[in-house]
Amino acid sequence: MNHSIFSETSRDGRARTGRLELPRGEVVTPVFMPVGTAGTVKAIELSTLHQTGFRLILGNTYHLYLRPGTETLAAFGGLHRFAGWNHNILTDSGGFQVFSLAHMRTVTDEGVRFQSHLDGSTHSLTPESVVDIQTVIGSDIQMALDVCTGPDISREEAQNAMDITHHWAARAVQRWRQHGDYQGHLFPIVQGNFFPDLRRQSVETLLEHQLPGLAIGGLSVGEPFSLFVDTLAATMEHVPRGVPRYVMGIGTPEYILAAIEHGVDMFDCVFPTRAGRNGTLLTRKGRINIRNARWKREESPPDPDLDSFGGTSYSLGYLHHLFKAREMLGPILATRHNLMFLAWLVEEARRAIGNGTFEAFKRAVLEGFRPNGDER
RNA sequence: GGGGAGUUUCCCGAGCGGUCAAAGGGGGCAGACUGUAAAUCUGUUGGCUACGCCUUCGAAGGUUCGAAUCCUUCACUCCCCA
Repeated sequence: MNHSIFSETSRDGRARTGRLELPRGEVVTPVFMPVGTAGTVKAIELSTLHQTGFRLILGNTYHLYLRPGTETLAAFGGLHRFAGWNHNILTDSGGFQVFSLAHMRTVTDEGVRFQSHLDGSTHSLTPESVVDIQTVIGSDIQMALDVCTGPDISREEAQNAMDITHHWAARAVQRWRQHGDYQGHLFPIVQGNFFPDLRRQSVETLLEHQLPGLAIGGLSVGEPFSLFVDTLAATMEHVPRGVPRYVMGIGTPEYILAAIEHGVDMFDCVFPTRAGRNGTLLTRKGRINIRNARWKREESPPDPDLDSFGGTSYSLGYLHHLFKAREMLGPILATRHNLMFLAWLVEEARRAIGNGTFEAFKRAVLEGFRPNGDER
């Protein structure tokens, strides 16, 4: 694939806006993608996501392979029809599960052997089978199987994980090219842990495949924020402008803004949805824990300038009550609000980049947004 | 009228001489959450001049080196028989 799916539309420092041409429609970048691991973005209907402007969401190969399984997905003609979503889907390869379910798998050069977290049964995933599964899913963007690593490992371990990731990427590319009718794109995943030279080597190696985009993995896995930023910067400087860049697994405002600042185009995270389900709301004035007694009689909505709920202005006091009463509407509304907040954040970031005022915008947002301060 | 069971820290409820400021659950208060094994998990929940002291297991009195735990009386609650 030689024509680029990405076109840059404006630039402000290293930050940029752009357009991504995908099989099921164009997406403007930077873009935040909600995570829908098991074929659903938890606690929100896809129709609501669509209404609120989302056109690209995630699914997960490992989870969908275990349940409902490829036969069911094939019978439905893929995940889009199965779930009722006509827009783009990006699927993660299962590489993150190689990392997060480390105690129930073994990695070999051939692939990875898993014990299902559902019933303990043993399964194998290889770079090739993961491409095949994502092709059945019908992913608009699929990811190559990788080996994600966390902080505080040795250089040898990092090197080894990266080498396997590279080998697997090459095999994934080969298999992907064999799926003639399939329109989805394949992104390989940069690894290299927190070693700048490995990161560079990983970028350069993966770029040789001339794939439509590049994902940056192995970040936001427990490292300090400054190490995240430094490693991201050390990775991004080797990525050419024509290539769309996707940083996997970031989703708090400070991480998102740092990523955009360094020229990242796409990012996803479970944070806004999971935090929402667990009672944390993102607002322009900071994170708030809606279960806290202080909100009991608060009549204002989570963010007065943001229409989180499609015209209804639910008060903090009501949301507080829903969470205290463990009513399911609480997590539903909080999920919706947090996703709306991030949609607002990246939309404003795009606008600021277009105006050449990204730096000021970022400062203003972070000023009000104190991650753990509840400064309201 | 007769017989029996009971009263525990915000609630329910264990405890039956010391290791009990008192299990467990609920509720309360707070924290975490970053390519989702998460509508989950964690901490805390009598007071204080705080590595020790004070108050607390219906009330009062007693036995004992020592009582939520044993005895006496009282108050209240519930059950069964009349």
